[in-house]
Amino acid sequence: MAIPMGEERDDDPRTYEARWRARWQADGLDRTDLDGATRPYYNLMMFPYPSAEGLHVGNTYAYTGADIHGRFQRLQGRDVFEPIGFDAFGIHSENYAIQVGRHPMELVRQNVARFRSQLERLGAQFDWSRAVDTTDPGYYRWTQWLFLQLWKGDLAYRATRAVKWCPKDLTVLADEQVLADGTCERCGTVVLERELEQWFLRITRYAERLLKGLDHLDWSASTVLAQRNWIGRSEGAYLDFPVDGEAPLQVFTTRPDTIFGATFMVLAPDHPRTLELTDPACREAVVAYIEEAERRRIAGQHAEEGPTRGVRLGRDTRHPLTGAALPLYAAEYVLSGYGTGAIMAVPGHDERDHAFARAFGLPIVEVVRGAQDVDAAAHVGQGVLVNSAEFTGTIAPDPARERVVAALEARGLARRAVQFKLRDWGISRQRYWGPPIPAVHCPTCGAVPVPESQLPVLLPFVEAFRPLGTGASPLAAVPAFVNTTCPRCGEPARRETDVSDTFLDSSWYFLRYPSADREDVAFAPEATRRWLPVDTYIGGNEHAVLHLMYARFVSMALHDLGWLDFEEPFVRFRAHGMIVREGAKMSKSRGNVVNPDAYMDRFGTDAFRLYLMFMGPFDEGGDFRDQSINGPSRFLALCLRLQRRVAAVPEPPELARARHACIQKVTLDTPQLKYNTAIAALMTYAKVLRDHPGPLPRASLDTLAQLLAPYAPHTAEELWSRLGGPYSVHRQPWPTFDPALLIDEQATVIVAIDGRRRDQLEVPAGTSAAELERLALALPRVVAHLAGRRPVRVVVVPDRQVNLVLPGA
RNA sequence: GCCGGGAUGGCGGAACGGUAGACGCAGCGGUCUUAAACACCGCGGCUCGAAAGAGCGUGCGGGUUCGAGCCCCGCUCCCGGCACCA
Repeated sequence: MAIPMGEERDDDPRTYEARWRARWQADGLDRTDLDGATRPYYNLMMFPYPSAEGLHVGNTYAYTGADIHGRFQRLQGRDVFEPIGFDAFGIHSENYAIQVGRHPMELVRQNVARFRSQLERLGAQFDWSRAVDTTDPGYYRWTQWLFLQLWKGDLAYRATRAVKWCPKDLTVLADEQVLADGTCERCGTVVLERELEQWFLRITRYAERLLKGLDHLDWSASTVLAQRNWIGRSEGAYLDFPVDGEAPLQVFTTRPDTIFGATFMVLAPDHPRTLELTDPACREAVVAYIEEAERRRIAGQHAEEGPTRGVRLGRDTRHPLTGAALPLYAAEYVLSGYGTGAIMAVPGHDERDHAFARAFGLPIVEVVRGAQDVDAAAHVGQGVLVNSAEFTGTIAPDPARERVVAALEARGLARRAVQFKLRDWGISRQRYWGPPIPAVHCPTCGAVPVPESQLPVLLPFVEAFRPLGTGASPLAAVPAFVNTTCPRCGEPARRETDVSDTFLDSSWYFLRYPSADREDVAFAPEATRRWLPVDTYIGGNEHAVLHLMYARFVSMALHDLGWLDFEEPFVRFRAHGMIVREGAKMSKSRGNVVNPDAYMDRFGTDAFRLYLMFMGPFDEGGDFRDQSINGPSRFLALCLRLQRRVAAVPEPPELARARHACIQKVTLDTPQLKYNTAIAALMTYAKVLRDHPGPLPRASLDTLAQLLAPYAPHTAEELWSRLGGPYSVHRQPWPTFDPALLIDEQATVIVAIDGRRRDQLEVPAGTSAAELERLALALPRVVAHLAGRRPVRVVVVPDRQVNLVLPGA
């Protein structure tokens, strides 16, 4: 871009944008009076993880869209609180620090500083006075406090469990951090399983409430659905299958109606009773299979060839209703962690059981009659029960499910149950870069909480912060940290050396913002009452089952523990779309990553903001094309040029009309996050002004500046100031529109024959149907097309269309 | 495999069941300029036609309707998420 010369110089956005930002900052324009707010509106966006690469264009996109929302709410008269912070703990920073050979403490300081200057440049109305940094001891002492409250409420516990282990990051991962292909979401390595003693948070206790709560939230549908699926509620029953000479085998099923189709039973290889239920003659083969399955499980391989691997135990259970012998198997497709770890196999009506029955030559019995031949494939859909004794003829699954359970229940063979896929949240990380979990292990007292008065448990500065790979955190190698005394008995004890998951840091940060200045509490009751729950939360859907689930869980737990008077932290959540570049996902390896700074250097912040929002609907994302930014850039220049044509003239009706139409469109589209069409309306309006001959009334431009304010805050301020408006445009009441002015006087009525457009009529609005029909039939082109035929029917849509329907059409 | 979302000009995208392609990008022609940039004017779905005009057009195949990009049924492909969860 050439440096504009002479008079044009003032229109260079880079000059006035920096000037206005400095002024806003000096005036504290974006700071919120948290105590005095009468119409509080908490506008939250997901705080960034300050990577070494700098602000990603995805961040810019999310923050710009969220900021437009916040600015619009403020212009509507709300006292908007729009905080920002840094989610700076975690494996990602730590790995990067290892890679470049520097210490994360030093690196994070530097990254945060860079992020802050990049964020400031976005022109968002962030209230920096309440910024938080999760790595600040003044923050994480409260993360530790949160953990202690959960522990006190019996929501934190220690257990040895097979957990996901990333062999590259040398740490445990939460289930949510393992991708669908079994790889680590951070580094892409295939994740293994490992038995370790871990801290868990009892999120499963909230499964039902987490699910129920979704019904009343104003959230993006896709996010609600993702949470529902993740929680994975299934209704069914525990059924007891008798075993001769042993305790009965309990299974969980969601399809008790198919019980007459059960032809064999399957246990998870690591089910506690697998060996007990093995016939001595088969023991050797079963032991070998269990070991083999265990090896595969640890190696993270299981999904490849379907449910075809397993072994016969050589013993049977009895069918509880028919008394038939059902052979027992152990197979990997049955998971020990779900239900009871054992199933009744119904090959006719379950795909996995079907595959297994085929592989092992087991009988397949049809009990639900449908279109599907069960010998060829399982019929899992609806049908009528057959071969099912007194239940034959009932519609399955419902109401058959209910009748069978009731009958079994009456005989003491069934118990109704609900199962969830959701598992407890493992938060232990055998790493350095996180808040130490505030616990002490005492040989006599066991795990003891660190007293709240001793918080924070400071993360010591250690040079050797690399993971050890032993299953213990690097902190375990720091005697000064490890050796302590038991807070309960005073005897020598060891400090917990694992740090907590970074998602614990972010599970409560929105509670901290309004109280960020308080050193004595995590969140102050008055500020919390005034500002929470969050009015609108905007962020990426990649956190649908991670952060958003954890934050809901923590809020519910804090509610039950008496710390909060609400359960749901985010009243409204909107997932924004993703930006791709020229059709492809941006990635470093593709080399197509957009650097926001470069565009802002060249075109200014406002043009960049406007372009990002103009690319497409905010919730759908968009496709970044380098040249397309020219449009918004030209548009902003035009807005400033138009100001020079302002004179003391009355507003002509056609300009008033255009102005009110624009107010309407922007006012209605903006709160729905339909930013792209709002911007289009602004452009249309600017073109009307441009094409208007002669001087422009000030009202025309005043409105333009005001409507532009949420979208292009600097340019709007510059324009407003040149128009002589009182500082600041961001403190003006939002313009209103007069619907009376928007009523059309003329109407263009399409004349169609059999739905095909043939001509059009220009008529006064409100012309009667009869008159429209008469006019239409008189049009020469219509007469020509009709060629003497008479329409059998005439459909008139007032002010829009006349459709002449010919016979035989 | 299951669950979402989507498919519209060269490109990004607009369209209460009622003029498909708003707005913008890129392109072409022109005005201004010594020249360029900026700005401004004009053109632009496809086919046939000199034109007037006609026909065809919103992934594919059906349907509902006076009228379908939009509603219904059946597919294809793309994007995202979940996945031996009984």
